Amino acid sequence: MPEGHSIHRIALQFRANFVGRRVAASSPQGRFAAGAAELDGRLMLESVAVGKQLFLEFEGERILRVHLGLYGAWDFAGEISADATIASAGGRMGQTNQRGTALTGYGEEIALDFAASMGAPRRLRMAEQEKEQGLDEFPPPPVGAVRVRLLTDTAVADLRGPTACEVINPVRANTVLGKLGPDPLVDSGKDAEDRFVAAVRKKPTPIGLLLMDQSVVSGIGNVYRAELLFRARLDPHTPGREVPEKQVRALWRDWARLLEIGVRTGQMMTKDDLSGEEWAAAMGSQADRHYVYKRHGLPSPRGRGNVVIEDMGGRNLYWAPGWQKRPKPRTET
DNA sequence: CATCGATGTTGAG
DNA sequence: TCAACCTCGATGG
Repeated sequence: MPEGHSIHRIALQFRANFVGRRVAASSPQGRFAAGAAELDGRLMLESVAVGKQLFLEFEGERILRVHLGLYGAWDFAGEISADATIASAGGRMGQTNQRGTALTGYGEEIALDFAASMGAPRRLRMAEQEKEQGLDEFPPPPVGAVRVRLLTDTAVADLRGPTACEVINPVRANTVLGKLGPDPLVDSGKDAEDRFVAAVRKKPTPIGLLLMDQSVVSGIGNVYRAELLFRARLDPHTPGREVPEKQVRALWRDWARLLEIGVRTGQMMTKDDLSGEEWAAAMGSQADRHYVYKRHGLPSPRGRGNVVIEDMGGRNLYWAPGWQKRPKPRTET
């Protein structure tokens, strides 16, 4: 679930259903009681995702910073906007592209053409079923270890299992933001691309590690890493400084493209050579959405041998050695 | 029902 | 380099 696209979708959900409303905050689990008390009763002013981090800004200069980590999750219930409405919230609010002293909105409008049911969390589907059966109550009792519950008159959001969950002030928020590499949906434009290019091209670190480094670029995880490198025909072990600039720029633009698709559809769809029918099937089945991720032992989709799995920096790396190549060294300027 | 592994990060050693 | 975090779907018995 949580690579950058998921967090952007969560931010849009909060924007559609929580921003501008007064929020009751609690910690049913108890581990965040103090933080919840600090937020309780305040208006939510803004909801922004940068990479895998979510920032919910409340009145009184209090910002809830959440990182889901490996298995954290937000579950929404009550009167919750469907996907199309979430997306429109992103476009309506988008005015600036700066990541400066204030948390600002989305600079690009997300298209509205996806099915409302696509990618809905399992709990949300269950809640909808209960509603159809007339078994729903609001707010629903918290289930399991809910670190934070945010509640408006009509909507509720429960947070479970986050790596990070803290109330911070704007100064601290800027410190955190300053350590994050560019996010194509926040820092659009040539400056962001140039920052990414500079960060990659000065390092001897393998490109497969640089793409996962959140100070180099925000939001890429293990799935998008593997798929981006396959799409670029690039050997993950290639040192950043040996990747031709043109190819680094192409990586940035491809990440922007995949991220936009991910936010729009709720799925990490990383294939782009599918027919309409194939695409629909892949979206629905959860299988065959990727070229190489978790496809070790299978033939490379482009031929030239099989997909392999290996360890890179303590994570599973999937790639197709016959297809993905290390660029020939060139005389540098 | 028990166990494993995961789309992630931090911090100890 | 590795355990911990603390959740849950997938897998096996």
